[in-house]
Amino acid sequence: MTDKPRWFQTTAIDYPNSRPHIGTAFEKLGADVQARYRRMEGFDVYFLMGNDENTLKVADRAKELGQEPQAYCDDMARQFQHVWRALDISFDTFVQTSHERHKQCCRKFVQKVHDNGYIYKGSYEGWYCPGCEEFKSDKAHAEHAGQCPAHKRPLVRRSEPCWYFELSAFQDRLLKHLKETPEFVQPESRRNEMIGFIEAEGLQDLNISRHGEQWGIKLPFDPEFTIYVWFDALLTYVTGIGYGDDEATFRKHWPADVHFIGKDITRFHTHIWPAMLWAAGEEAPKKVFSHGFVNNNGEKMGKTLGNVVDPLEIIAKSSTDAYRYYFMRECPFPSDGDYSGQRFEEVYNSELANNLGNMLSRGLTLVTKNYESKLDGTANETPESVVPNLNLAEFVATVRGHVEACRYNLALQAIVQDFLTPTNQYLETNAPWKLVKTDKDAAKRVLFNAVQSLRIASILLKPFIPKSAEAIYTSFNFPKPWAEVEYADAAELKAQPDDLRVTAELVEGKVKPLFPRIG
RNA sequence: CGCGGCGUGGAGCAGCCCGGUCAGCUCGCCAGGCUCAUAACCUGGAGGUCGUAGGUUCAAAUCCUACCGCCGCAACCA
Repeated sequence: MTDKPRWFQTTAIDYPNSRPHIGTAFEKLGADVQARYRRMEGFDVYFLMGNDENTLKVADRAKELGQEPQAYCDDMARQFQHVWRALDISFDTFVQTSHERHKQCCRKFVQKVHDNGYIYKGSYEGWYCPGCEEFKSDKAHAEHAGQCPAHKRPLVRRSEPCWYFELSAFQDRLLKHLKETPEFVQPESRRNEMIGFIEAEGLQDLNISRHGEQWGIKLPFDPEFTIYVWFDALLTYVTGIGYGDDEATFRKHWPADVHFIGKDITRFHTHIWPAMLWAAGEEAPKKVFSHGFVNNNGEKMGKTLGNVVDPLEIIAKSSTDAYRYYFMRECPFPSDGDYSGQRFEEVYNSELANNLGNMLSRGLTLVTKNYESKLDGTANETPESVVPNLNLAEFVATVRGHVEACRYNLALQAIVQDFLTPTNQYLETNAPWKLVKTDKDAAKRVLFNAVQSLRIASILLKPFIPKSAEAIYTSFNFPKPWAEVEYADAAELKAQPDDLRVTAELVEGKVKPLFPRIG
């Protein structure tokens, strides 16, 4: 077990101000496909998710609902995890930043950075609204003629003590790292953006303290202050694997292989986060993958626009795998995508129902009706390829490359267009339903070959639609246990020791559609 | 001159980095075939001056320049 390569990945942790929507779910899904793929490929995967609870908004929201902040957070954490489980997100741990363990580890980290000399006391000066009891940005001051937009009262210039993280000290090292480590920020366009930002504006020291808050984590060296929520949120990635209280586990997993995040928080993860780690004497993560956003019918989605879509609604009308397939197939993970109910139906019906699902029905029915579910004499026979001009090993390598680069839409496109559709053509050309009347052995051979396509497709689709892929694979007596299949198994056509037979359960002799058409 | 993305047949997209084999894919539409299958599948067809104008080149959707149009971010709605 110890010789397995390890794979530690995270998603961004969410503010639990409101329930998850299809945008937040998009990230978890993309991350989950990667985690499932890595597990198949023999990695010792650890997949961390969590909620970011030490923000004032959370405390405010709890107060609105008349709840204790902690009770509110715990309840939201339950709800989030409920949605993630409904989507078959295979996370290994779920961190809540309001929990004591995180707080303790967090304090140790901050103390370490302080001990290393990268945190200093200074003062923050800005425009302050006595009504809001908070600082407003210079921009807000300029745009509202020096008044608070909420209270319509003049903002006052105010200065107060605070603690700074010396981000500027890492500017040169960071720029060098960004330039010399192309894989550190993906996709490429984001990396260029991050390099450009430093070159144009440089890095300013960061105020990491907040004064006079009750909710949040206190600075260990100055309990008057709480830690700025971003500083504490990023630490989830290390406190969740034992930083500060379980050295062995931490050393096993860190540095992270990849952080999956939204494009809007790329700077936090590629400027501030590596600097924080270096300041504490730790390594930077190996990769930060910045994914795109999901629109709703071409429009930006947001709470204030009132057009957020709940993943559970979509699942209720279709299925978990249909949901997973749509977003991974239709929305390019590195860039933006779009959700619409109509498009969802189109993709589902044409690719899952008519193509993949229907192919399974055809295969099962033909074998069941004509050969009583068993293809005698096929044991130890090597199947032939049903797709002309396709080098199977190369094809699988291509799909693998797409999955590893998180180009999930292209991986699925290749599976459908270059593999499933040609398999349908093969069936049409060889018409085993006709052939069986004149040459039963020849027809058997055709079916034996065609069924292999289902085996291969199910393996390649396992990270994307785990339940359905399993249902396809286990419809036949393929020798290798489902839990052990890997992509390499899809790359070759092999003989099996027993005659091929149907093991799927039939209802009154009929095949139950895997993906019933919708709409 | 803030930053970034995009503009390809009716709709949605791929291709552009590494110019030619590119005008491709899905949906929709029309005609035909088949009937094993979830009214599914297969074949053929109509439909595009690849935003506009220049330039480089033997050759440009693909490289360069300018312009037009749309959209994000810049304001803690992932």
